[in-house]
Order: sequence, then structure tokens, then C-alpha cells
Amino acid sequence: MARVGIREVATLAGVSVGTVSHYLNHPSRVSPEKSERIQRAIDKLGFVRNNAAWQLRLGRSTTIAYIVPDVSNPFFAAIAEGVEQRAAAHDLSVFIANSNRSRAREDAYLEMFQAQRVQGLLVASHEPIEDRLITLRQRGVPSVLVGQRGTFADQPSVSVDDVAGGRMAAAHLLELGRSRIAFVGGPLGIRQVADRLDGAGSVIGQSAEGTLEVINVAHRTIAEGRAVARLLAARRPQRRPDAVFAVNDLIALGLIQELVLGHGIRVPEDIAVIGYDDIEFAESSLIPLSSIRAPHEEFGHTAVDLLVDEMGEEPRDSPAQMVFQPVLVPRASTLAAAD
Amino acid sequence: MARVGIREVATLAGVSVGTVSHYLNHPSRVSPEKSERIQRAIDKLGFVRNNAAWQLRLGRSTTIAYIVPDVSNPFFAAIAEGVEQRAAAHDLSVFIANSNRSRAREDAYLEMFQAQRVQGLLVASHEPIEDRLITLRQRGVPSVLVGQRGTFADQPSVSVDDVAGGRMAAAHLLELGRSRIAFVGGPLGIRQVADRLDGAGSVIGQSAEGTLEVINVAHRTIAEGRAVARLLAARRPQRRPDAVFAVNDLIALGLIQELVLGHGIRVPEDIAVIGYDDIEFAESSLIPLSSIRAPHEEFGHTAVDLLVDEMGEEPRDSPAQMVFQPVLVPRASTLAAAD
DNA sequence: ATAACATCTTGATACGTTTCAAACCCCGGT
DNA sequence: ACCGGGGTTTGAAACGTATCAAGATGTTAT
Repeated sequence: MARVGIREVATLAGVSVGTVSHYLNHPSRVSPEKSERIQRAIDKLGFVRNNAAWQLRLGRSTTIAYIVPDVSNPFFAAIAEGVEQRAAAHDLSVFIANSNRSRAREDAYLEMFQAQRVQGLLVASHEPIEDRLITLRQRGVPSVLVGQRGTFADQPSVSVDDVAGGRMAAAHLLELGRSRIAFVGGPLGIRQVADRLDGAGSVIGQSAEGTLEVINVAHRTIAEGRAVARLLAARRPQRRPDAVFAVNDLIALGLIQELVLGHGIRVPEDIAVIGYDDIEFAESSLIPLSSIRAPHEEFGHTAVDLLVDEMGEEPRDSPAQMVFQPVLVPRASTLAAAD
Repeated sequence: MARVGIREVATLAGVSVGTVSHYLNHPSRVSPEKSERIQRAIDKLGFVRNNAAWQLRLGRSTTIAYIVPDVSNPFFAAIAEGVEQRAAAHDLSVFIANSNRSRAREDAYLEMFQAQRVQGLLVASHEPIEDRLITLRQRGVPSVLVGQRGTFADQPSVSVDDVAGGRMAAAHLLELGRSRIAFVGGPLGIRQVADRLDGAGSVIGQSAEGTLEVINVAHRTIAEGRAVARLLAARRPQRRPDAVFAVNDLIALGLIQELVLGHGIRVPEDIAVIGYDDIEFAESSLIPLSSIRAPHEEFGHTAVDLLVDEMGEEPRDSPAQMVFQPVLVPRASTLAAAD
């Protein structure tokens, strides 16, 4: 298959390359007759514009990237959906990259996207990553932090008030009369994790007799939740917590699954469980999972809007750090059956 | 921020652009002393190679694309994970695009990737899409169909034997003594859907008294499953099926959720439910979901391998259409409780 | 001392596109 | 008959990089 470029089209149509380019970019400036000829040539040759050359000439791309720590976490998938929608409205394509919770992969992608000259970056990360983003911004690549509030005022971000979310979760458990509460999550170096624990701690600290145990886990996956469940099941019943606040829904789901099916521990009677994020599967879980709901699609929409703002020339007028308030969604995993 | 290219680096380091380029691509050919100076200049200027120019020069990119109908279906996310892993091993980057079940978006992405001159395409689609892939192949862009077997011998694909899967599901239900079986899925224009139904039908047709009802749905989402559940609940109990085979796990999960929580219909006692794909959340569902398991990561791995093969020059030696055999994973949604 | 050669460096060229300035053509107005 | 001018068309230049052929420098063998 011979390479077919604008030049081949031009020859076949009997016009100059300039005219073909005009036809492609400013169709109004070329006469109907030549337009016709050019279009015919394009069809015949199956010409598709070479993006590399186009970008090179224009000095910019029309792509943004969305870096996500874990595609298989439905929370990020839901956000991705929102991102795609809004990006399409802005005529931007989205390059989704999966860092797989690996810092090295994350850095590699950051570098790669820079080489691609993407217009901007949407970054959801568990690692503290702002230092890198500063560097990128200096090089002209704007970014929006997703799910984690920027610590610097000029780092735009879209996030949930995780401290408030943590408070809500803990308050909910306390109100149900639970007192020996375990927080399952980690590492605490992750801001979102620390904040949620922080919120929970502040509420429990104020209560008369609540206690807060922290069970640190390295990853926030279903498998990890199961592992913690086995850990709890191995304890003497009196030493088990009577409520668990899991730092995300995946852990909570794994936990419930293993507790109930693997060890016959009842949820919520023996241990109440609340998660975080309210992913789509929380509702249809073994025991429908109580959760702290963060907006999903809206999250994505806002992130793109912020990024587009940032990509513009004018200095920002609206506040760049959007913080959503989470909502408590109580379900069977904390509430006794209603009947 | 002034644009910084290879030229700026060269000036700062006091060498020619050719040398800098050599340093980047054939480090061995440049003297230690200049290497040092160049590296220093790169660091100082924060130089990152311009991918557009690089691609333009080389005439090819180092990227493959993975088009998926629905990022928020964990089945595709799991495959994506496998794809990323294997692609990384081949030094390829993966551009994940979400067609959102829209043919228009699908076409737009196909066009875009062609413009990007990606090395190859991984396409998971519900639409019949092979005609387009043929055109692409003629233009030098190889592709691998994911989840759907190629109908032409030269269209590589990675798929599951869906007819066999359908048979397994139906046989399982019949063995449990169920006879009024409903298949929930659609549209039948989708090959995977038709095959699964086909398999189920063939088994039920051979049985003494099994009947197969088809409940057609437009989408294969949790929400759609719920809708079907409401439909079934509205029927007189005698007219309800005693078993449901859902064309994927999402539908099955939504169905169970609404049947049990919304209408007090028992699963599996009143209606047994089996899904398809065995996504991660099937196991931790309200009623752990029986499912037909297709390989996940392995699927992604194989797809990339096939694509890489295809990208090579030599004609293929190994068979290009991999068909995996599915496995029945029985769980509580069809089996009576064991205790 | 010179030739032959290896090592390192350079400048020019091409990749496929867009865009700018100039050229062209055809008309209507003077 | 000439000029001005809009609408079309053209050719050339540039974008940032890799590579090739050739130049420069230094080294070894004769």
C-alpha cells in the first residue's frame, strides 16, 4: 500500500497541495468544481490526514489525557465516562492511561504525554504527585487533579470533601450504637485515605465511648478486603470491631463477602460495614453496601471544564478547586433489616 | 515558556543538532564529554522529545489503540488491564477509547486512530464492524477483534466460544430441574448475544420439557436488568420463568437486585439466575452470581500478541483466531443454599 | 612522515502538513 | 483601455526530528 498523503491527492485531482489543504481546512475558499475533484480523489485513495504532521505544523494537539491508578475500579470508570462526554463536547479526544498504581508507570505516562504535546492532563493518583504537575505546568502543560484537592492554590482540582465524608461515615456508625470501630485503609501517605480517617477520628474522639482502630492495607482492592476479613475472623469475637469503615467500596465488598460467606459473621448484626465512593455495584452487593457517595459523571464533567479553562489564555476568574460535598447513602450493610 | 526543542539543547550545549539527536538515539556514538554537556542542557531546559515530529520522521508511531464499547463494564476493564501489561512488554502504549456503545463514536475513533497512524487496533464492539476493519487493513492498519470471532479467516480475533457458553448455562439450569427458562439480552444483531442464545436454545430444544422465552433488551446494563425485573414482577407468579439466563453479568446483577430487594422474589428458589463473563463483582453480589467465566487478563494478553504478530512483516504461521472455552462457575444464584 | 583508518561531529535533507504572500483570473467601474 | 479588487489558486517556507554522506580529528601501521 503506497503511502498516500495530501500530495498524492493533489496530483490525482490535478491541483496543488495548497488547494487540497484549503479544501480540508477552509472549504469555503475553494471552488465547487475543484472541491468535487478533490473529494473524489480523497475517496479513491482513501486519504486520511497524517496527524503527526498536522500536530507538528500546528504546534499543538487536540488531545487530553486521563491518568487513572486503576481502570478496574468502577469509580474511575464512571468518572471516565463523564470525562469522555464533556471532552467530546469540546472536540477533544481523551487518552486514558492506566498507571496500575505504579509510580514508575505513572511517571512514564507523564513523560509520554508530554512528548505527545497533549493539551492537558487529568490526573487521578494515589501518590502525592503535585511536584511533578508543577514542573509540567511550567512547561506549559496544564493539569487538573481528580479526587484529591490541590495543596497549592494554583493547582486546579476536583475533589470530594473527604474529611466530611469520614465524619459522616463515623457519625452514622456511632448513631447506630456501634462503638468499636475499625478503619480499613491505607497507606496513610495517600491524602484521600488520611483525610477520611481524619474525619472519622474527629467524630469518634468527641464521642463518649467510641474507639477507633486502624487496619492498614497496602492496596484498595476486593482481594485486600477479603484478606482483612480473614484477619478479623481469626480474632476472638470480643476483640472484633462491631463496625468497619472501609476507605473504599472495593475493600468493603471484599470484606463483606469473606466475612459472610467465608466465616458466617453476620453483617450488619455482628459487624456493620460502610464503604466509600458508592460505586455502581455497592447497591447490588451481597449485603447492599452503605456508602459515602461522591458524584461520578459530574466529577468528570467538572474536571474537563476546569482543564479547558486552564488551557485558555486568560487568567482564571472562577475558583479553581472544586470541592464536592459527599452524601451518606445508608443501606443494609449498616441498617438492620427493615421488616 | 519558550518552546524548547533539540535545537535549543544543541545551542546551550555548544554542539550541533545532529549530535544531540545521536545522543538521544545512539548514545554510544557520542563522546562522554559532549554527552555530559548535552544531558546537562536537557535537564536545564526540561527538554522532552516532540512526539509529532518524531513520528513524522519515522513514519510510524509506537501506539496501539483499544476501542471498548463501555469502559464501565468491568469485563472490559479487566481485559484492558491485560492489554496494558502485555503492550508495555512490547514497548507499546495503549490508547483506550470509549465508544459508549455509539456507532458514530466508534467510527470517529476509528478515523482518528488512522490519522494518528497507530500501529494497530484492538476492537471490542457490539456492532458488526468487520467491514470497516477490512478497509483499515487495506490501508495498512492491522486489527484484532476482541470478544467476537472474526467471520473472515484473515481477521484475527480473540473470543470465547459463546455457543458453548450458552449451552453450559442452559444445561446447568435444566439439571437443576428448571424448565421455564428466560433469556434476557439483545439486540440479537449482536453476534455474541445471538450465539449465547443459540447455544441455550439448542440444549433446551433437546430437553423433554424445557421452554425458552426471549426477553429482548436494548442495552446490557445494570439498569436494564432492573427494568426487566420489574417486568417479571408485574406478571402473575405462574407466568414467571423459573430461571433466567442473562446475556451478561451486569443485567443479571440488576435483575437479582430488583427482584429480591424490590419485590421479595427469592433467588434462586423462585427464579434461578445465571449471568455471563464472571466479572469481579459477580462473586460478591447480593446473591453470589453463577456465571460463565471467560478468561480476563489472558484475553488481553493474547489479543496483543496476535496484534504484534500481525504488525510484523512475515505472513502468519499460527492460527489467527483464538477461541477460548468458557467455564461454568456455579454459585448461590442457581444453587440452593448448602446448609 | 605519511597513509589508512577509526571515532566523533556536522550540516543538509526529508517526513506531511498548514499558512503566508504572491500570482492569477475575471469583472465592473472609471 | 486601464485600474482596483474580490475570489481562487499556487509555491514556498516552516514545524522538530532522524539519518545520511561527508568533514574533522585523532590514532595506528607502514
